[in-house]
Amino acid sequence: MSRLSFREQVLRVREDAIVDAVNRLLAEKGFDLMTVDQVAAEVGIAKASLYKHFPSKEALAAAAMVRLMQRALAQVAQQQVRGGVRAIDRLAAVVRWALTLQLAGEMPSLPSQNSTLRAELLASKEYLELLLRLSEALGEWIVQAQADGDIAAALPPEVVLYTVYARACDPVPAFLKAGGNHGDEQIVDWMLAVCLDGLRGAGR
Amino acid sequence: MSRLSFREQVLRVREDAIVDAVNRLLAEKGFDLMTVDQVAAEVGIAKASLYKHFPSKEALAAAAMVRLMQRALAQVAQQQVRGGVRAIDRLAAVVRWALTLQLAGEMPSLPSQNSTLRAELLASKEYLELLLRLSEALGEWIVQAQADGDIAAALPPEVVLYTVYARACDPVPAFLKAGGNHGDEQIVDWMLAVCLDGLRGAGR
DNA sequence: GTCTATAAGAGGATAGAC
DNA sequence: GTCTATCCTCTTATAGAC
Repeated sequence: MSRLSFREQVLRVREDAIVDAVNRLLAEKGFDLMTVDQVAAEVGIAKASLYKHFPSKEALAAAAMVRLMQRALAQVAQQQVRGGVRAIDRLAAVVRWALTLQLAGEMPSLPSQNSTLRAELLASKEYLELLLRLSEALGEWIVQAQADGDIAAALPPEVVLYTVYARACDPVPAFLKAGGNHGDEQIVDWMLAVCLDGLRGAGR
Repeated sequence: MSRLSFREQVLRVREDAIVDAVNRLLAEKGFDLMTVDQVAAEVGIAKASLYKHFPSKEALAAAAMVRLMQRALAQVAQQQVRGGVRAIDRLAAVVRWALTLQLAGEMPSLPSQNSTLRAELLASKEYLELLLRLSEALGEWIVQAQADGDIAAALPPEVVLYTVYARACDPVPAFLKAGGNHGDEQIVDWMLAVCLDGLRGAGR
């Protein structure tokens, strides 16, 4: 491809390793309890070096969220090419992916209350655009699933979308896993069933 | 009642004001972002005075959680004296109360990840006993509702209980409220319906 | 770009007078 | 028990040598 790309390749790999560590720590302890020192230690470089790649702790979190959005969009794309599948099933597949990711300890979770973090995320063009694309894709499925009778038509799509996002960072799977009485597959199946049945609206 | 209780009365009132402030701040910013300085400022006393009442920030949070458990148990008791009501409806009433509390900005939320906080909570005999009593009461209703066919019998009561607890601090209501397109009553109704329909298990 | 060393400041907790 | 003033640790961020 391009000349001189070797340096860039190395840079990319390094930054990918950083985002990996951030992602893991964000999933394990959340934004507030994650320290930049821990990130540096995990990557195996000095903290000052981290700041050559990312200007702030918030930027680190934003990078992790951008990558999460990219992966979610990849899952969406994978479902979009499947033919003859109901919208609700495409939606279910993506939720299942998110639940599995969470049980694997790889779902970064940000506090919705931290204002500086929110500000930085909302200032990130890249993140916002990916989030918008994801929401639009899911929104289409939601509307279609309502037309199919698989999601209660009385629910505003907005409510359904937020609910789906919330299930991706629901604390219940982690609690059940911590209990040790159930396997990951079983937990995912229960969560998915409860989520979808709730949106369908049961027998009313 | 008792002699010399005036001093104790004053103390009680003061500590109640402290727990009030903690409860509000916990609901607004969460444990990590709440500072002891803010609590002191809100109550209108010096920080050092706070520490005469509670030995640590974690103890402040624990006190707020104890009061929350007491109020939840009061709600449960209120439902238990109602005659001729299905278990699912008693459960629904308590969940409705929790959702309303949350939309009013009075539901304290603790990060499940903070280990020092967890340790202090699990060391609190009072909190643990109240939590156990609450869980047992709700557990009975859950089992009864399963027998009534109002909750899917395939779900372990444990899963249902955790799900109910999780809905009490679900981020979706706050998001919908922030959107400004729906009233509190409407939001509560949707959340409750989605929750209960999910647990019932729809048409399968 | 990587390091060591350090600045700068926030926040939990306490000393000691009253 | 309340206050003011302070301590001390942790954490974000940066300076400056290599």
